[in-house]
Amino acid sequence: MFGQLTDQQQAAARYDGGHLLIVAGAGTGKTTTLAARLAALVERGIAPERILLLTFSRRAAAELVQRADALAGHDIARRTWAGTFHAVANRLLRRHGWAVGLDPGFTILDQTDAADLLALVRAELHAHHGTRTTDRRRPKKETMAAILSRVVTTSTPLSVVLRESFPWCADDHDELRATFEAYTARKRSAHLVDYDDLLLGWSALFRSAAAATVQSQFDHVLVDEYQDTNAQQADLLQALAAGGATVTAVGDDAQAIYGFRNATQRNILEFPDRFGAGAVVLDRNHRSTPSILATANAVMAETGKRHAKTLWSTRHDGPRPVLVACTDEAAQVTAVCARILEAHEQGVALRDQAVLFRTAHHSDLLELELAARRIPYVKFGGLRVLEAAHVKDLLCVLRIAANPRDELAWFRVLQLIDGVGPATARRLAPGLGDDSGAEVLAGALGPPGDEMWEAVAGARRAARETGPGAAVERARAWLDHRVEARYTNVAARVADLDELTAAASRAASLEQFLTGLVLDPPSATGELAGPPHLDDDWLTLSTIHSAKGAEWHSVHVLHVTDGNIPSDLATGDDDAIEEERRLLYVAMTRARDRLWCYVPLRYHTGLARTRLGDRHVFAQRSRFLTAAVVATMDTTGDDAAAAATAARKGSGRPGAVQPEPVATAPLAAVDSVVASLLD
DNA sequence: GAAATCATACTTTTT
DNA sequence: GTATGATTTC
Repeated sequence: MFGQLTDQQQAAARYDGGHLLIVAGAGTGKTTTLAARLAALVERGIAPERILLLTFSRRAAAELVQRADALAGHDIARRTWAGTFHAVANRLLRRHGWAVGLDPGFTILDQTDAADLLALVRAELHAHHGTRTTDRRRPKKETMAAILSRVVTTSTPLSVVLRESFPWCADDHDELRATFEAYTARKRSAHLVDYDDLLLGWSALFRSAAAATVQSQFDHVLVDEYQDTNAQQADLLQALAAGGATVTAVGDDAQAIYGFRNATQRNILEFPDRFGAGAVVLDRNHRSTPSILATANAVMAETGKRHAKTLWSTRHDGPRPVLVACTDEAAQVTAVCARILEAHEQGVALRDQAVLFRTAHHSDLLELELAARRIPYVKFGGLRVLEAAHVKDLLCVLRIAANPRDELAWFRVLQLIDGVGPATARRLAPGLGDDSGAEVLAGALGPPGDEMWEAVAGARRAARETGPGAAVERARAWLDHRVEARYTNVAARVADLDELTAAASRAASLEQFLTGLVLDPPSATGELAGPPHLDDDWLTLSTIHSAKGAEWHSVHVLHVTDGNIPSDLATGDDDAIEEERRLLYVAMTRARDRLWCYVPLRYHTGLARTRLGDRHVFAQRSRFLTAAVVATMDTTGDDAAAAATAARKGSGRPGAVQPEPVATAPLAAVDSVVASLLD
């Protein structure tokens, strides 16, 4: 079983001395090692049911258990508990929710749902107290959601969070506290659970009647991507360890890129002390050529606190990474396409090439060009299908069918009726949770209310009697013409709804369909529709975040300029800047043989389709591409850009041209813990 | 008083 | 292409 593994990897896979931290640098065979360890545990006689594997995505979990299954059999893939922290919490709470006072039929709120509900309860507070809402600007609902999430996931009092992270909202302290309290109460009464609640609920299980079952359920817990977990998740692991589980954490502090989600590197830095764990370091990189590693290492060389390790390659050397200067984005697109086609002709399949970027819209122009040239591609990250208005409309009808007490869904769906706005919807929504809702609706709204009640009640029946596909059909019989009347671009929207309908028909139940969408949303274009042409060859476009864990023969990184990497929205403090540096490191270490970094010297701001799109901005090379880094690369570019780059040489900081500024407990007990943080 | 309509601004990364 | 705010309409 271990024949393929290096000594380092074997040591990690076979380790039997208690808790273990595996510090696995990029490309050091982390997945192979983790799969081997899982297989080794089973061979040693641990029942797969007593192993919990926590990963960053459902895809990663599936790949790991399948590889372990191939090594050791015993039906590992089916029997092991595997999934994200949130998915496992969901599974446990569906089973044991009653033990913490949670109806297992709860509905999960995604981030935008949570923000919407916060806005709703804040509006109610104002309506109730008659306060004016126009006297000054208030925190946006997304900001409120971010503040509350920070309070909860870091166990930090509201006042401290405001002072340290949201100082411009300090004046809103009292209103925020009241809003958060109302929000929590509302979630509970409507059987709603947000992402943080899933983890809070799981930890509450440890202090409930189900504690004995839940806490000692596992002999081993394996955690992947540990550098991207938050304090709450570390606490959960500690509780599992207290229940007798041995914890193996795998991660790389150099690849921590989810600080914005309150992940903390302290988890991985402090793991050995906190768990009394042994440590194994994997620093032999089997993925990238020495030249590529030299550049990536140079990027990381100037950073501070971390687990000391410098990756070294086991491979023969290849071409040095190339820094490509381009006059503008159009030139960047041309250059990328040319190189991709050239590599393709030399035998590198499109599937083995990727284009990576900081933000989803960085690939807009490239996508147009790829379409024009008929180069097939799949794009990962930045996808908002679930946030489109018409999709939310349908999902909210279905949510009511699954959980009639889901007030937020009622609030949205009610406003689809002509003549019903926020005020009426807010007034009616709380009274529609049980069978008396039929009269309430008919009384207030007449025949349109009747129709609506019939639609959701019919969908509920259809879900129970026939299945989720039938429920969607019933919902759409009521919804479709409303969507057509309300929105532009009807054909595309109806096509989205058709994809959802097809996906629902494949689901086991309505509840599982909705839960799956929230916990594991489609991550690539067209993923909802299923994998249509598996034998086809296609290029991968991806945000760097979504490229975590993947690798390709050739990697192209777009927009390696200041303002983009690092993003000018993330330059708040040193920690944020360092996270951007690691992001570039992650992008570079995805490459096996060829790496190109593009620096368009001029780019457009705003969306191409707005008037603002004509404004262009001069960029400078990313601050992470220091002289020491560039010294490890070859440089090239189109003539004008190369000349501009040459002119900058020796002028100190890259970009002597002055840039224009870039434009612009039982759950109740847990709730009381949260409440105590709302100081 | 509430809803519809028009005008304006903003748009990181994701469980 | 969506969210918010001000203005007009019911």
